Amino acid sequence: MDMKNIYAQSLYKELGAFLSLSELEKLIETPTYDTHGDLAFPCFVLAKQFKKSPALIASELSATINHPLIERVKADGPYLNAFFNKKSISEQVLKHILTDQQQYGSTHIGKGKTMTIDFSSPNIAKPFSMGHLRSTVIGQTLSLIAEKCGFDVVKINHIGDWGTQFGKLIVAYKKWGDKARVRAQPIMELFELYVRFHQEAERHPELEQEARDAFKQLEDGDEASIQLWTWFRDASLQEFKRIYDLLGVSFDSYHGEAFYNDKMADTIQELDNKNLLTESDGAEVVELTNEELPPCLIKKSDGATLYATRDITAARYRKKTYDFDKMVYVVGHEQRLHFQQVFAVLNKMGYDWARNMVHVPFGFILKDGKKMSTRKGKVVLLEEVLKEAIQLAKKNIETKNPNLANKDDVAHAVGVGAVIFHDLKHERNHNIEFDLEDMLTFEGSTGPYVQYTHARACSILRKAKRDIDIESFSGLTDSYSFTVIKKMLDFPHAVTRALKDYEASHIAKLLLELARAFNQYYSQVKILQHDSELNDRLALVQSVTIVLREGMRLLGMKAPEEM
RNA sequence: GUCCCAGUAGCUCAGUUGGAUAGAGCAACAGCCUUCUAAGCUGUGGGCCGAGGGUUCGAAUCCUUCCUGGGACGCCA
Repeated sequence: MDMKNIYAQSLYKELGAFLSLSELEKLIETPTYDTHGDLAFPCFVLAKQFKKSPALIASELSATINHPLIERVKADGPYLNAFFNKKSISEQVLKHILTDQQQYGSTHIGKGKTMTIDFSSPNIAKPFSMGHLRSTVIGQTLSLIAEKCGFDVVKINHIGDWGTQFGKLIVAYKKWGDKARVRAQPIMELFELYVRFHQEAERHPELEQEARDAFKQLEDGDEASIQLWTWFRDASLQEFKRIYDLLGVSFDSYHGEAFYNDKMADTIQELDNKNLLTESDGAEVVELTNEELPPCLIKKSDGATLYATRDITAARYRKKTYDFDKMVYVVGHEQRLHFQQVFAVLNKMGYDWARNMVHVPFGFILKDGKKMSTRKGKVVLLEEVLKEAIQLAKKNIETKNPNLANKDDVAHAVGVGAVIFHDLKHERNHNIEFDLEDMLTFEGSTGPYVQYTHARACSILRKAKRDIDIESFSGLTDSYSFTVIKKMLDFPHAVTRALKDYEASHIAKLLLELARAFNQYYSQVKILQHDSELNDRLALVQSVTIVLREGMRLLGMKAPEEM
C-alpha cells in the first residue's frame, strides 16, 4: 500500500492536464508536524499556470479529493494536507504484515539477476582491526538486503594474500622471526614482524628493495617462499574464521588475490592484444588520459604485478564464473581512484559489463581524528571489542534480568548487535570517530534499544495467551498506534531505498523510529485489557515484532525474544 | 599543487527528490515502576545549519568563492 501514490492519483484526477502522476508523487511530502496531517501537497508550482495564489489553489482542490483511505483533506495556506483514515489503513497494514510475515518488504527487483559482493577482504598476517569491521558488516547487510530484493547473491571474500607486503613479511621473518612464537600466536607475531619491518626500514631503506625482491621470488614460484606464504595464510584464515563466527558472517568464495596469480598473464596478454599497454619508466601502464584519470599501473619495472592487475583479472574471472548482473565492491573510500581506474581499463578492453560494476565506499574509523595506521601498529582489535561488548551485555543481564534462561546466547546477541548497529546506523560514507564507550552504550539510539523493544513486545504476546484472528480486525484509531502503523508502512520503502543507495542506515534509522514509536505507544496504551480492540492491539504488537525482527535480520543482528 | 569526501545543539549524529516552526540520542536538570521487561517513558534548557555571494515564490539541502578537517594522486594494498 503506497499512500503517496494513492494521494497522487487522487490529485491526478484533477491536475492530470498540468502534472504527470510521477511529478505529483515527487511533490508530495511528509509534513514535519502531525497537525499538518499525514501527507502534504504544496501548491506553489501551480500558481503560475493557474494565475492564482497557492493558497487559493489548495483551498479549491480540497473539495475534489475523495478516497476511502483518506479521511479528509484540509487546505492550510499553500499546502493541501491529507489526513489518513486510521481505522482502515491500520486494518490493512496489520493484515498485510501478519499475512506476509517475514516476507513483508520483500520485492522481486532482482529476480533472475546475480549480484556479486566483494567485502571484508582482510589482509593475511594482519590482525582483524576495527577498520575491517565496516567492510564486513556493510557487505553482510547489503548481501541480505539484495537477497530480500530477489537477487542471487555471491559473497566474495577477496582475501589480501598477495603483494609486496608478503615480501616484507618474508624478509622480516627470515631476519627476526621465531618459528615457535609464530606457531603459538600467528597473527600477533606476524603483525609485530610487519610493524618492526617498517620501523627498521626507516633507518635502513634498502630493506624496501629486499622486500620487493622477496615478493618477486614468491611470485616466480620459489619453493621456500611459497611454504612460508602457505603457512602464514592458513594460520591467518583460521583466526579470521573465529571473528566471522562471532559476527555470524559467511562467504561463498574465499578466492583471494593469490588465486589470480596464474590468470594474470592472460589479462596482460589481452591488454597487449588490444594495444592498451604502454611502457613508462620501465613499467607497463594503461593510459587513461581520455577518461581524465592518471594511468593505471599494470606491471612493475621488475615484472611483478600490482593490485590493479589482480582486480582486473578477478573481474574477468567473476564475469566468466558467475555471469553477474551487478558487481559490488565494499571497499574504503580511499580506494576510489583505484576502482575508477580498474573500471576504466575494463571498459577500454571493450567489456560493456564494466558499467555494472560499482564501488560502494565507506569512511574510516578514525582515532583522534586520524586514520589508524596498520604500519605503525596502531590498531584496535575487533575481536577484543566484540568480547568486551558481550561481557558488558552479560553484566547488564545479571543486574536487570538475572533469571533469564540462556544468558550467554542473549549476551552474545546483544553485545554483537550493539557493535553492528553502531556501525550501520551511520551513513556509510562518513568517517566514524572510534569511541569504545559510545559503541558499548546500550541505551538511546542503539542496537540493544531495538532488541529490547522487540523483547518487550514478545513478552506481551506471551502473556496474552491467545491467538490473533486476522479475519476480524476492526482497525485502530488512536494516534499512538497510528504512528507505529505509519513507521511499519514505511519499512518496504526503506528496504528498496537501502538497496538503491547501498545504504543500510536507511533501515537502521527506520528501526529506531519504529522502536521509539512503539515504546511511546507502550507507555500510553494498556495493551492487555479485554475490550473490543484487544485483537487489533495484539496484531499491532505482533506486527512490530515481525518488522523489527526482519529489519534486524537484514542488518545481520539477532533478535532475542527475552533479554 | 590537482581531485574526492565532510563541516548542523557542549558531544555523537538525523534531516528522500529544495518546502510549513531544523530533529534524535548522549551529557545536565526535573519527574514516572502495587498495572504488559525502567536496556523504557515524559518534561526543561540548549542552534547566525563553517563564512560570503548567487539561483528560487521558498535553501541546512542546488551553483560559486573562501575557511577548516580528512583522504587520494605510478612501481603499497
